[in-house]
Amino acid sequence: MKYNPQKIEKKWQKQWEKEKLYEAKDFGHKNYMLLAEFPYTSGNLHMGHWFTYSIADIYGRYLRMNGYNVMYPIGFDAFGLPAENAAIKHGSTPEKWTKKNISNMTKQLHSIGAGFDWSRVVDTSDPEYYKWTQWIFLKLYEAGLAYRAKTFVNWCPHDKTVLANEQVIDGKCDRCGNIVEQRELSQWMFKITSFADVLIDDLEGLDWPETTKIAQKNWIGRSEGAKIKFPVKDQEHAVEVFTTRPDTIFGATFLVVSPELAKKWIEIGWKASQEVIEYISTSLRKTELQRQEESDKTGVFAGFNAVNPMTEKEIPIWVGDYVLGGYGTGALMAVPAHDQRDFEFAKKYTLPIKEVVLNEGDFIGKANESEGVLINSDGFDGMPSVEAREKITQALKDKGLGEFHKTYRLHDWILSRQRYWGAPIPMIQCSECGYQPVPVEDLPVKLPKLTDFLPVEGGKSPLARSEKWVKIKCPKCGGPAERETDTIDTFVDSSWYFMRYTDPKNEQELVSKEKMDKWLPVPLYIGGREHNTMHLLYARFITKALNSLGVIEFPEPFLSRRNHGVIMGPDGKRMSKSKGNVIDPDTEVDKYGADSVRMNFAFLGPFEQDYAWNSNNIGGVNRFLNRVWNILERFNDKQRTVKEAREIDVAISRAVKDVGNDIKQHKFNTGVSGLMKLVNSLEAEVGEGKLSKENTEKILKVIAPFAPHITEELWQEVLGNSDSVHLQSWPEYDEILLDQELITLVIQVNGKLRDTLQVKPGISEDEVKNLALVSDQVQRSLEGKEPKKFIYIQNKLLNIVI
RNA sequence: GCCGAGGUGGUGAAACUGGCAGACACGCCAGCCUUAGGAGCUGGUGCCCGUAAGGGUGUGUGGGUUCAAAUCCCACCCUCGGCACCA
Repeated sequence: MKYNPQKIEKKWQKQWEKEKLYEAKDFGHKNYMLLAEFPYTSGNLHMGHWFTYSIADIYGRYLRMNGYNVMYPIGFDAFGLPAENAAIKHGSTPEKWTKKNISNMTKQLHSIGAGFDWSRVVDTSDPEYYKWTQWIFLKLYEAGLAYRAKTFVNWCPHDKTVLANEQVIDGKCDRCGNIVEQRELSQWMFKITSFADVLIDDLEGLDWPETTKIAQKNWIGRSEGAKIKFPVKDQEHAVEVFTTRPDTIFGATFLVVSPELAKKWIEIGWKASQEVIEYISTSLRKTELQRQEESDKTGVFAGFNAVNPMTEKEIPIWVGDYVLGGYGTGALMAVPAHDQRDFEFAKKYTLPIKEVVLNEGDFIGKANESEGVLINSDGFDGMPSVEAREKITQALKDKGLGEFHKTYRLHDWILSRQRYWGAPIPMIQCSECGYQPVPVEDLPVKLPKLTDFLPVEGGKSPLARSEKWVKIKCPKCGGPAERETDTIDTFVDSSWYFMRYTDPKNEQELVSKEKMDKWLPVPLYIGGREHNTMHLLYARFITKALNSLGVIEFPEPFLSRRNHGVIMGPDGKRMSKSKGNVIDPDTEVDKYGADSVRMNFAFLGPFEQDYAWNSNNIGGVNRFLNRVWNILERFNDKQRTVKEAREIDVAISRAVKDVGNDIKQHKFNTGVSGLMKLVNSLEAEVGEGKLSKENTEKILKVIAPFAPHITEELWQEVLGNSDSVHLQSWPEYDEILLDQELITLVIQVNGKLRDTLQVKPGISEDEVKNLALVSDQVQRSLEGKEPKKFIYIQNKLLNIVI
């Protein structure tokens, strides 16, 4: 019979599902949730999904064979803007479109032949799921961690919705690529900033890629310094600034406030000049991108002065849009001698520049931003700048005008979306009582079915159009009230889905304590780098928030994290329909079978790296599987000599040991090469038909994690076993046998390879020397000279120095 | 600008704590088989010299440590990624 993957793969996929072979039982022992990011439902499965799910599956199968109770769950990230946009584009509704995708993806997921636990599927757009997303919102609201506030937000004019900072890349919408505008709107937010410190500090204990940790640290962007108050001349109030260089305060010759802060001052009664008002409104009309791209700094004198609390001298206050409204206090003390941006501003508007830190070097025409010794700073002269930071802040603190302060680049997470396809925010607005939470017993707040769900300009959610749905009684006073019409950001849905896998049908709680204790936190999470500062940060925040509220008992969701690479098109560019370089996994499966596709991904190389799709590679592993089939299918257990039996045992032992170690270390590529070596040596040295049944079984077991279908077929149909190969234990290997094998000892002369010797392990130095010195090769290289020195490394090499 | 990761054949890559560089494949070349092959099998394949045996050379560049360096140290070049008018 010929190897026919299409036929045997479908057969076993059905059989496995029928037998519920991969459903995880809630044991209390060696439980292991193997988490791979669930797919987003805007389309079908692509090569990237296949890559992730195949390599994770290899690892999962290996763990199962080593006695772990593995849960390999799968679900669907089904809500959100991209799914809604795709539905609009295809003239469908988000619900129909998503359902259709889920059903097709389910078929595709089965075709991988992965050991998914289909009894635990979650769908974030299912009311039974988003009920708990809404519950989490209410929990955080009760605790003051969810709040509503008016701020400047990122508005995508194309998608007609607010975006979180994490969803803005280079000033553009993460999803559609349009330039994002700034608008001032009232939005619901999560107080992620109150966890900023632990989100940085707890990274230390995690087994995560260093790159991901650093990306998160950079994203949170902690800086330490001081908040300092500069009293306004002849007035009650003061301008507060944040600085990381309080040591340079004696050189602060003016203040600059952001247009955002200046606007707030006007709102509370400041009578600004016409020039200032115009400057502010021009600046605020600019997009974030425009403001960043301007190299030339602009500003305008505010019309009044502040007092430098250290020098007690009057300094002017300016409004300038190089100062960001959303960072620190929205105002800064300008030290033109020691900050390049302030220097440029001072040069342009001829403001005074005063040097206060002395150090060697030429700083003509630019600011000196390095550390040094203080000058022109009264009692602090001669003090190193690092020390002066402490002392000056302390001095200011004593005056009641300063304090040590940390500030963060991270902003609170804006979770309101003015779009249809999401979980409604469970809040009710009453004209008498203000915002009131939906009572928990009324959850879920179901998303109403709308015929017209398209987004509109102006910041109103489509849900506002369903009057029947919007109108409701106030849960507090019973008077007329309205539902909140914005929906929850999809990233909230996906920030807790892994918890739900442990207890997907629980109607009483998010997750029962019993299940949580058995499965969480997640020991290993495999996913894409694009989530470094989005999903992974959000999931950590939600975990920490729920942990602080006593809902869950662990402070970190994912103990180890591995990022997988991206599968590019054959041209080395990201696959996309517009580039016409998309390779469809289904086509490859039809052609070569799932086992070949899986093995191809394992064999590519380290799975953290990106790869261009190369159709030749898959031909290689397909050829390999054909050879496996041909050798093992004709299994007939002929007589073999002692020597042959030993050679077979050595080859198998070596594979069991090496391949096992490779999988354990996630080195799937060398694992495959180990299997290829095994088959090569069996073919070359022994030929077909000389494997015992025991030999054959061991071989199938080590291939099984990589190619589950072909091994199952051979295991059951050819060897006649009645249970699955995937329920077997990982085979034992004979360490002593491996230790007795001849080793290749390297003979060098002056560090250059001249000969090799096949010797028994443990051979003595003298024996090696004698063998080496009679070698023709060695003699020729010695050129008649006397060896000065011998370097001998046991079982490795002899280096003769002349 | 700051921070991080990485540079090994024509290609993907391998090389455990410094110890045979290029395992395992892809591709290519030659041969066998075949009416045919985007099938199969056998052999070869870093580069240079040589029919060969063999010799030289070789892991981004330059230097260093060592009996011995892809691996350790110093300087530099290049590629990719994160942050960036962040005070």
